[in-house]
Amino acid sequence: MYTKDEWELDEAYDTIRQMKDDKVIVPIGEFSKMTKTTVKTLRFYDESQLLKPAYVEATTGYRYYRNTQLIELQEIIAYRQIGLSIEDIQRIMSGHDATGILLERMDMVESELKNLQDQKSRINSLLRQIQEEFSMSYQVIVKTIPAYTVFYRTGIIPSFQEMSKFIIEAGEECRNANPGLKCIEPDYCYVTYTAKEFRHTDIELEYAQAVERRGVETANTKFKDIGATQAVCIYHKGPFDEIGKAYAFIYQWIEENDYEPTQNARERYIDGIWNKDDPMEWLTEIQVPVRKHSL
Amino acid sequence: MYTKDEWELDEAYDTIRQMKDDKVIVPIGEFSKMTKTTVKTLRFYDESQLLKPAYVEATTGYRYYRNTQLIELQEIIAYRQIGLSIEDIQRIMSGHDATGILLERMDMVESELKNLQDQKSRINSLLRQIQEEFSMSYQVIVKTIPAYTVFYRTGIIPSFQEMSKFIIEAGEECRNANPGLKCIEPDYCYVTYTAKEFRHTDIELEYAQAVERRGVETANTKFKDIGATQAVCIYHKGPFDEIGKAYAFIYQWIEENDYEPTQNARERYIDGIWNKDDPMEWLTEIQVPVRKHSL
DNA sequence: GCTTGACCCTCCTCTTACGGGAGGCCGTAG
DNA sequence: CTACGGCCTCCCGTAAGAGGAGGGTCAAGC
Repeated sequence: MYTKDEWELDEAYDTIRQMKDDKVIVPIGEFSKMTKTTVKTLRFYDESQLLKPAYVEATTGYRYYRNTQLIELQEIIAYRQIGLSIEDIQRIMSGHDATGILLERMDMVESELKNLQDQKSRINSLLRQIQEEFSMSYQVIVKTIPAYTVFYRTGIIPSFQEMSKFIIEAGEECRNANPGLKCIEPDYCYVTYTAKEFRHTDIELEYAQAVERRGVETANTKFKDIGATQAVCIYHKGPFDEIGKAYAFIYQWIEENDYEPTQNARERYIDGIWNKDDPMEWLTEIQVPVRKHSL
Repeated sequence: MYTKDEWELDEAYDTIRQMKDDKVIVPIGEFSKMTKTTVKTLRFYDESQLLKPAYVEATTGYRYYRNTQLIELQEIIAYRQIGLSIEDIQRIMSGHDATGILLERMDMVESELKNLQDQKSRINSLLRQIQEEFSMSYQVIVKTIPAYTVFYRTGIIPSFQEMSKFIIEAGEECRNANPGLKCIEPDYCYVTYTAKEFRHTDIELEYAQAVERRGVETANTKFKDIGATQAVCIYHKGPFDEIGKAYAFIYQWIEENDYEPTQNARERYIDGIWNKDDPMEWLTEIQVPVRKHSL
């Protein structure tokens, strides 16, 4: 008889394994050692209908595997090592064409690779930021901004003080022409500066607010559709005239992390003079529509 | 009063939000839209003690958030986007130094990158294999082979036919010198060809079998320790004289996938003349110890 | 005051590919 | 007689939420 772990090399080749059904089969533990697979995994593959033992003893439930199943298991492990799911492997093993599944997996791998490379450069940015005692004053995220229909007003204002007037007038004008027109996502409204260069006087800007649908245009307010886009976003907390720092920061970040601005930056005013007295409490979001460099 | 989704821009800045505790707060849905985060996620962060709403109404359980919490949430999202776990983010948010955690994450990213690049080249190998109608006769996996103590015998045999004699003699010799010495992992024994080139006659080989501990050496059998190693493994099914195909395949695969052999290949005989009559049924595993090119 | 519909709540289950452990059966060795 | 090793099944846990059931709440329209 076969005595486990016992030295019986001389008989090794004829009695080393029990014979059942005239085939050589081994219990689960030994099979697991032969392939460096855990017993848990083998039981899981059994349960998943992926690799059934060649023989299961009815009374004890013991699983026994045949040598030829090593090849099957090898195939399964090979597919697992390239990241295929159990379900995909099942499909392949039951005759489904592997090419499509492999190509699909390839796409996934490529996108995960891009994602990780993105993470890598972002971590580096953060680490630099900490070292430079920037004290992590800005946290950058990338959001997808959905497509909207907006009404907008463009114009030139003499100074930043005139901005709220500019915005409120636009709202009134559009509302008068379109009674009952509803905004969607109450707070998706923003301002962009359309001039080539930054100025403190005679500021050329566009104010836009997302609405439910197009309506009647007026002298100053028009409608347009803006497409969905990825945008790099940060919050700036503090007085408005320090916002230049935030812009400097975000454009540097964009360059460091292989993005590329595709449109003008948008400013969204969360807290400001209208609800907070202390300028240190003012809160502004800057969104820069971007696309990732394809490399 | 604040009428949701309704057009009230003229009053927007003083009554657009309910006031509680003299601060501007918004319910969860609106907060989620402002940051393009799902409500589910916000509730999960609440439960995880990561971002508690500024105010929870006791009677209804409704969550309300303050504008300033946008910054906190932004920070959380930024960390999530670089792949930090909730637990790590908690640590950072409660004052723990971020540098160590970021460096740790960087290591993970690097190793995941390597892993994915490995998968990528393996998928390419498989796809080529399918196209060339190789019909996927070989599946390659990479295993870690643990360290073992082995007894071994080296020698030269006139032909492959003599191999089993060579092996059995070695076993007997060693057993006689070391009665009671136990094998570990019953089947970890292998043969390598130590000659520089492949030959059909006068084959220079080494036979090794893993044992529990060292013992008394004899004229032909010695002991040594072999270290743990990664090995690229395939199974060859069929007669022994076709095994050259398998070698050709595995060494090509190793090169394609940026690995590098570090030792001689090992052959393990699973099924052979001793238990199967039909040579088509013979089964041999080839293991090539390798290391991954560091690039 | 009633209804409607949007919004919010909690609680439960599901996801992947196993790993850990409890509790128990069986056969053998000392 | 017990101890041990190997095997079994069943149950729970993982990360970060997603999906849904069932039910309360809020503001607007009538």
